[in-house]
Amino acid sequence: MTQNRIIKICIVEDDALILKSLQMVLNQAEGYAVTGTFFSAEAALENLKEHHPDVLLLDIDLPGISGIEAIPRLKKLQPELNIVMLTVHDESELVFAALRKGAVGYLVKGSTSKYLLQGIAEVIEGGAPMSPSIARAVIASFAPKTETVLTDREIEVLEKLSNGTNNKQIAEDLFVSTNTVKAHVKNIYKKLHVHSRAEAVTKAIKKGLI
Amino acid sequence: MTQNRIIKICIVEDDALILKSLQMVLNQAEGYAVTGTFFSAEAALENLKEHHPDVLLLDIDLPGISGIEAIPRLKKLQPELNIVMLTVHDESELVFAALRKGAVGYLVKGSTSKYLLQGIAEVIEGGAPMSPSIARAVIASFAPKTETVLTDREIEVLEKLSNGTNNKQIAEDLFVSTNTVKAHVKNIYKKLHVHSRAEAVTKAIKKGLI
DNA sequence: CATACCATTACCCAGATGGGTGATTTGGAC
DNA sequence: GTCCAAATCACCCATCTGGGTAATGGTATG
Repeated sequence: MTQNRIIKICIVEDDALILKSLQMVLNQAEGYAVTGTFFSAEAALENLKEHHPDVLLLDIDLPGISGIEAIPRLKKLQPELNIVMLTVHDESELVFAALRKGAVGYLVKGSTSKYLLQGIAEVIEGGAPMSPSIARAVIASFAPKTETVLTDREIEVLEKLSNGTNNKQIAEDLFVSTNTVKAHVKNIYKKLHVHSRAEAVTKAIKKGLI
Repeated sequence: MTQNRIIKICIVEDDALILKSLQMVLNQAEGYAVTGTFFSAEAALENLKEHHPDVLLLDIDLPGISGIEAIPRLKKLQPELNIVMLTVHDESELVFAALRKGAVGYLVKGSTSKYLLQGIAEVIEGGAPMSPSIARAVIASFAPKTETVLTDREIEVLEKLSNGTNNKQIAEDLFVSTNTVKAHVKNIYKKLHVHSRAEAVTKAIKKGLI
């Protein structure tokens, strides 16, 4: 992320027109290069590794796998990737969800190219382009933030817990024995430093784990 | 609500002309019978029990007790009653208020008889006749915010639940018996339509109750 | 004044939960 | 090749939970 290097950008956007205009704006600007474009999250997931961009612009409302759903998967492929959401309106709900999943900011489609470039620059510098109201909400919710120490399977169990599902049913859902579920639950408790399902759920939601 | 039974319908409408026309349309249709008509909510409230209709068509703008005000009272007399509002224009404000009070849908006065019968049929089948714009407003309002139905005490208990506190400890904290805590917890479950602490906590957080 | 709702308490009981200890297999990390 | 974490499964047991039913006093609303 040095200043003297061309910043590689990939774009995931199902609207060809918007995609094209973004691409043009970014390619004309100095220091940026759009090295890949995709029409779906699925396509991006398949080809991300080949491009290895510095920044990924990701439409929040994609057909198939949504932008929000795609975030964790993309991060898994390239953990340090800066994901910037593309949204029509800054509907706090969706944008917020995206940020919780690991996006670093968002840009509003159709805003000026100056604004877009400024946003990208902000990301490169380690910033997070977003509106003040979103920023406030984020700060509030991220204050007691901690690294996710839970495994994928544990997250899966945690989500079941949050739905009030009991061990027996979770076991059936995951095709394992209730003993296994109990083991997972115990491990979740240890990792989150809690002693009950309700407490685990609260902590998980507050930390954005689920 | 079987198919082979005559659907009993009552109508509450202060305009005699409209009332008459509705009555005629419904009586001519197969499977429906208008078994009672009233010119006011007061009259309907007094006589509802005698008629015990399957569906009640209720004018939204009645003199005296308005249609909207009448809904909860009518539901109290016959809880499973399907109340369908009658309105001139589908002004979202009023219709929306009616739906929130427990009406299952609405019909626009003066529309074709085909439309009316279709709406009634929809109700019988468990549907909710309404225009797309109203439907959208309903969905929108039910997604993020919901009426807080919980009492202060219940919220207090709910917060304890979210911390993973068990009944015994909650009882000590609130200076009441564990039986009382159990009673509160059960009431919370009923009101939130959940069956466990974890599920209650999830719902409470998502609804912003705690 | 009647009715409704709230907060409170009580009892019963099947089933679920939380905690402890231990074991096996598999796949990556070193 | 060894070590470890993750996922899987087992058994025990005290305690807690969820659900049902019932009752009482207080307060607000009508």
